[in-house]
Amino acid sequence: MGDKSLQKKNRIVEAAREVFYQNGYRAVTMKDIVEACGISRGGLYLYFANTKELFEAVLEQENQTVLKAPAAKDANPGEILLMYLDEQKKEILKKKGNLSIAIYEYMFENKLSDNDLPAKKHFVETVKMLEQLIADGVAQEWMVCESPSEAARNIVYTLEGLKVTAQTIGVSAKTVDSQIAYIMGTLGMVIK
Amino acid sequence: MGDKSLQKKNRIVEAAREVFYQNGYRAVTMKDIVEACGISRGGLYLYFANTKELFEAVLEQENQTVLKAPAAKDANPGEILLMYLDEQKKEILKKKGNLSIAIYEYMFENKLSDNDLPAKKHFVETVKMLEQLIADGVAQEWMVCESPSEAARNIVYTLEGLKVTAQTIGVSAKTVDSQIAYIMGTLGMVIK
Amino acid sequence: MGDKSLQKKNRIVEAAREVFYQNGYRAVTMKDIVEACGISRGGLYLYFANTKELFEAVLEQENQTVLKAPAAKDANPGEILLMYLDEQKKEILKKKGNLSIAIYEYMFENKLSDNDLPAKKHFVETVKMLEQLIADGVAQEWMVCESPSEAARNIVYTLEGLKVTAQTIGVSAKTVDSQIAYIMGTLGMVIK
Amino acid sequence: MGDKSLQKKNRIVEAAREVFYQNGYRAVTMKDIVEACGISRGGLYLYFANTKELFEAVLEQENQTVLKAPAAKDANPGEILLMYLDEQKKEILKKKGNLSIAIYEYMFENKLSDNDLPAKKHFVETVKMLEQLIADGVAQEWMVCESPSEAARNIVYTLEGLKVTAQTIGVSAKTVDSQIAYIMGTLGMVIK
DNA sequence: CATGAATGAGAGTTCATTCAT
DNA sequence: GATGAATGAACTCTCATTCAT
Repeated sequence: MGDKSLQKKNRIVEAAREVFYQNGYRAVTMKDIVEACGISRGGLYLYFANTKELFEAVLEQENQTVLKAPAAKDANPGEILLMYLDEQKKEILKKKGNLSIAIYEYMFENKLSDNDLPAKKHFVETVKMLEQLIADGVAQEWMVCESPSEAARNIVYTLEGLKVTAQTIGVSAKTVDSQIAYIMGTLGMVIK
Repeated sequence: MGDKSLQKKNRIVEAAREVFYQNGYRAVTMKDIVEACGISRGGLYLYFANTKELFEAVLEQENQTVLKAPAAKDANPGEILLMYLDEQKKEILKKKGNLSIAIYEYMFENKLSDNDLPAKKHFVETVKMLEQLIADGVAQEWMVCESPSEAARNIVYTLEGLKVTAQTIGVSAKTVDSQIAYIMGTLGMVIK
Repeated sequence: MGDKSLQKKNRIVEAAREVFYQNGYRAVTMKDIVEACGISRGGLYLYFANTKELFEAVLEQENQTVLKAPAAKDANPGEILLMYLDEQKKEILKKKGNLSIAIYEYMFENKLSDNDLPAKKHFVETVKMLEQLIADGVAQEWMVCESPSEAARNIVYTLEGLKVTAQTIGVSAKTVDSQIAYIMGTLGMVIK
Repeated sequence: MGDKSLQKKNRIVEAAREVFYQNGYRAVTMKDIVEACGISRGGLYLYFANTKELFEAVLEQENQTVLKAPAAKDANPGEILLMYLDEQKKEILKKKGNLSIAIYEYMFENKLSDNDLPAKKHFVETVKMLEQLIADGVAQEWMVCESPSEAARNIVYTLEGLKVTAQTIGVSAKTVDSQIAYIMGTLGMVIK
């Protein structure tokens, strides 16, 4: 695939992401995408055979941006955790809508077939990262936690819950802040 | 609507629930329901005009079963909380699939229009119930918690996260147990 | 068919007429009629098998009222003609809509099959009646007309044209009056 | 829309006209049209969204042919009028059926919504044209008429009546001829 | 007789997908 | 490669008609 082709593919994915943001996964049709990116009907099929492939391309692009672990060398684990949670806060409150529901729809639909879902990997990696962070925090006596593994999972589940709730019944910035403070509190830390 | 009519309606909702369980909300067509309950095409429309109405009927029936608050008079708040979480565990691990994703799809689709979503009420009531429980637990010195309100919300978000994760990348019974233990732990309680 | 049956049938026809007035012939469904007369679905079928039969019943009832020839014994032909035209004026301007379009739809649909349309008879009789009237008027020297037969037809066609126009692009009372005056004028009469 | 597209659209309208001729307006379904032009179900929707749009396209095409005013420079008003009436005679007697009933159905159905019906314009223009013709005829002493305006309207109503009657109970060529002669007679002219 | 639930045929409409240009 | 017209499968919804009660 040439450079120009790649550019075009990227433009399609860009437009598609918008559409998935607005409408979730299942409600999106190839027609929607075609209209959103001003490409020809047949043209789209040259690059993507169906909305599944398109959504996977969107997810891939997404992960490249999102997965950047919080890295500030001179920060202590507590500060890094807080930075991560603040990043997640933005994700949760994104006005345009985040992809949560769409991802759930996608995963629900492809539950049976794919066993090694990238989402699973993403989940596991996030848990591992947080667990390490908490373990470090405990070791350096910034945090108090008997089970860093469970605490890490709990954070991820809470964030998932927040994301989904934000997309459905809504969540205020204040609520997210309180939850972040609560999470920090359970780890024995206080936000100044 | 006569008694028999009501019975039929119930039978339809029963069949519809199965279909929503299997396929979520958005992917379900009236045709699916028709086939699932062995009724005629037109017959279904006699009772429900579209999948939205059908899904709402399913939710209503669901709420009647689910909303039964945990009530054991001689149990202390900690025990009641544990009972509630065990109930939720069953919900999370339901083999047939629970309605979480379907509900999210439904809410996502109807986000703008309905302001007084029953789901919102359900959310608020659950939080209130848990908050009361925790406040009682603290007052009776069974629990330790500085902010019962945030703790209650945190539980709800965690459970939401678990439900959704269960329906997508999967969650083991052990994981749920650990999370329950963790939650109890953050409230200063230990499961024997 | 008992007396009660007949009453019911009449009530149905009454309701049906309203429906045909509002919607013409072709757009009317059995369901419309059922809803309009608050009878049961099956009940309607006991009396009428389809909208055609219903419409014919309406027409029959209509003809009984409408066909009453203008009869005022001590009036001269010119006065009788004017009375007839005034009667037709009411028909043309009926606010609720008259049956013209419905009748055309009905006749158009049943053009091929029925050869001895009651409408044809009605048309012929009306022409005959007017022709006689004009012939009398000429004989008694109230009117001037070389061809009473053509004049009679012309009146009927004009009235048909007015009825149809009234139901589509609309016709004012003034226009109808002018046309009546014009018709009388062509017969050498002047409306005082 | 390309040239080819336009050609296809025209072919559809052509086929649709046949269908409307045969069946009127209300009885026609998109399926009928699809079958009549050997196009695919979805293909038709590429060009027309419903029978209303289709019918309007037919009318438009029709008007382009029909509206050609009778123009013979060296003819006197009486001759021109006669030419016009002869043209109308053809329209009235068209064996395939003319569109009268269909137009009435269409107008009846869209009575309330559209205020500036093209049909109204057509009506007004025709009246104006005839009125001018008669006024000229009177001025040049070919005709005798006290109220050209009413005479013009009368002609239009009579022709409408004839068209409709032709489509329902039927009208013979002789009848149309007689009516034309009668109309000319009322204007003081005699057909040789 | 009367009811109205139930059926199924058929109309309207949308889209994924193909293919000639 | 790129286009967009064309196809047909699939879905929604409405009604005429029947039939058990």
